[in-house]
Amino acid sequence: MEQALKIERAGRPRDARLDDAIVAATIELLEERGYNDMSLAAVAERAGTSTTAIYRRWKSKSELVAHAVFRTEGDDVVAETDNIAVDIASMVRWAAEKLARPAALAAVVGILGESRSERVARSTAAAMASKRVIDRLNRAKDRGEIRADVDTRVLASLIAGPVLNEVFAGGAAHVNERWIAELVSIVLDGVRPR
Amino acid sequence: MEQALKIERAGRPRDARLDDAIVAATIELLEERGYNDMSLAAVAERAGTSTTAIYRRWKSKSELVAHAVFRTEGDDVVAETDNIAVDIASMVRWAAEKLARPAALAAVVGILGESRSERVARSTAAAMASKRVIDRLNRAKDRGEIRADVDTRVLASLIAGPVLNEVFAGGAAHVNERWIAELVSIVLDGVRPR
Amino acid sequence: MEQALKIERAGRPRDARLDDAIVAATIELLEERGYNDMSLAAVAERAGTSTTAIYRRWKSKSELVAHAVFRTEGDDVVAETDNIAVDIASMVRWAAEKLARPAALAAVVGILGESRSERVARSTAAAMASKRVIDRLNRAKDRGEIRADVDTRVLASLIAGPVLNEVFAGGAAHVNERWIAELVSIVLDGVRPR
Amino acid sequence: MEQALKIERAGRPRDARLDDAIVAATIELLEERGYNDMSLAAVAERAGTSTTAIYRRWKSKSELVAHAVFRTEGDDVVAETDNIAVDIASMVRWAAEKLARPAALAAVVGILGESRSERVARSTAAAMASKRVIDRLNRAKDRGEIRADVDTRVLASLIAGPVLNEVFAGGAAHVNERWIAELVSIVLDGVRPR
DNA sequence: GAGTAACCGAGACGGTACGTCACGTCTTCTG
DNA sequence: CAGAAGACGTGACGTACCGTCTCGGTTACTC
Repeated sequence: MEQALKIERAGRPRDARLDDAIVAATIELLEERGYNDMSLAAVAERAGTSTTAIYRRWKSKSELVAHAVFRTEGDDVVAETDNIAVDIASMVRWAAEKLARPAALAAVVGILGESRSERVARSTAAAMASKRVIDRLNRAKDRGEIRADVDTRVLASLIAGPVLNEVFAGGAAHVNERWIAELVSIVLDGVRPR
Repeated sequence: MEQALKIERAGRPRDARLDDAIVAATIELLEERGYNDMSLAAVAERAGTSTTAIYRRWKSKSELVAHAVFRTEGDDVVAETDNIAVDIASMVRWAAEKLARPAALAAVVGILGESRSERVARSTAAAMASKRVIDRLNRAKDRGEIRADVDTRVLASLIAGPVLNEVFAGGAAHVNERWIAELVSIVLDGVRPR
Repeated sequence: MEQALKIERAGRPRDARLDDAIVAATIELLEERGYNDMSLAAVAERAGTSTTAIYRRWKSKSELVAHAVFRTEGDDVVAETDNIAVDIASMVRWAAEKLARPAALAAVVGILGESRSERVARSTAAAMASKRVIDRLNRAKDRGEIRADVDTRVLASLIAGPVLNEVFAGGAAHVNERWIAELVSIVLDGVRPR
Repeated sequence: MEQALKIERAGRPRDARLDDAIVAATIELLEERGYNDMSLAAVAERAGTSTTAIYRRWKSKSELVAHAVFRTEGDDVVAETDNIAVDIASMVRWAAEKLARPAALAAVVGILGESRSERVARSTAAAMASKRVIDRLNRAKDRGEIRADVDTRVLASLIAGPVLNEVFAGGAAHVNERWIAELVSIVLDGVRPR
């Protein structure tokens, strides 16, 4: 659909390589310097382009960062199996991969540092991701893999929450397979039918 | 110790009311505008003072914010009982009270936005808080209230983590007693001896 | 000569109406906003065309402005009579008509704002116009209408100069027939044979 | 009067040497590069200061330039004698000194390039200077040195106008004593009583 | 009547300057 | 010595314009 519109677009087309170069430079600099010390001028220089080209694509620094770090919207389709243990583990793993990078932390700083109204708009994305997780948990509940009296909203916050906690405490390093296994084990024991 | 020095300090003493006015203005503006859009000039104006007075007390904006939001360092002595269910609930409640305010979110932005070295220094505070939680959980494990094979570090992240998750998703509003009770119930089921 | 080349030019011919529309829009915007605040994008929009079409015709903004305001190069053939009083009056009148428009002032800004080398190139046009004036004055001197010891270069600057002065002082409004007559009267009294 | 107010001013006083350094750098760069190619960043660098310090003193680039080039408001008190020939010559000389510098031309570009409303405000300064000239001419007329039927407004434009003309034609070089003498001679012949 | 060359519009591109803002430091006067 | 006022340098932000370019599409002359 958007594709159809693009075909009819007039004017010089955007240089697609610039998009990639800008995003790559953004992530690099985010990891090297952190959010506040990353200037768009530096991003432009490293990407071999100009700040103008950046502002043509994103409205602000925080929007660029949010897109660069969390843009991969299609890849969150973690395989859904019939085994809730496997599913929860893979969701935790997915959250860990998303968040346990220095750039992710920097991106959160950018998003949360915005004025309230913009922030609310952006956080709907997080809300939607959360909704998908809850839906899946509900289906597992329907299948009887999860106890009927469990509030799946609370359960959902037990999946991403611990990862967030480690990231903010500065110890994302030890979020490894063992850590994930231990987490999943506790959570499953807490929700599986008795 | 610092108290002792203050007694013998020469010259005009600091106006103690300014401390409170500055902290109050900081929290207000943090909630109204977010971290980035809160300027120290605005804080000074609302507090009826000048930026000079602020910088005499705190080294930087992020330090002021960190102090204003998390300064209450003594009050975290949550009563320790013999009942781990009660203890975990009160720890979750404590985390929720600490974090489920708009200003807390803004403070995190300020701390995480700092350059890496400063951030590390400050996060030791969080680490220490975390250590106290883990110690308590270990004592409960020793008493047999928690299964012997549970990693208390992971368990600790199940206490503050979910709260963090709700805060960042923007929905700190529904972190109420029912939510906390549900959370504690799941976690306890997951860690209590079989 | 250029005309001859045009006849043999292949491809789609230029839309002659665009030339006029661009020039008209340029003058309008020059008068409304001044040189610096007139953007070529605005000119293009008002002329119902694009900046591309403008740059196909003129090399730069200042060149467009110079052409739009002073392009009428053929019309300066002020009738030369045997009466220097009439001639000087008509030259002053011509200068006034050329310069006493808001757009003329803006055009001067454009030309003088150019870097030195470009400016020199363009000012030869002014020099040539000046030369024609001086030649005419010299002929009047030869005929005895002007005192033999008058430096016609200085006299020439007494014709356009006062008009320029009024324009820059912002009071081009009162450069009317009475003003011109008074000016010519003084100058003639100063140069006619005693 | 303004002096009195200054005495009561609180805060760190402005560094007066910066004013001079900025003005000097402005004039230098104006002569080297012209108005458009002179950036405030370059001015700041050469003056050993920052653009912020410049904007604290002047509202815009054109205002800085206008002040730097034409600020010397007190020095225009050309000695008034009883001899109108001497006075006119000295006024022409004064105009020539003011205008026949590369920086003056650049300053005119800046002032005239502004949007109309700002320009009008500034040109009142020129109008006032003009008024002083006319007043003096009127006094000479009262003394009988100038013919009673001469319009002194037109006469005034015969003093600065020719200088302007030479400057814009690019030939300010030959505005020397001989040129001035010749100009004054013609003008005087045109206005002195018969 | 098919080719071709130059036009047209839209709009992206690099570059550069502008003017604003905040931070954290400093300098001065006043209490 | 604290406080208020306000200057200072640094450095980023986001906007605007210039002049160039690339694209799809159009129009006229030429073969």
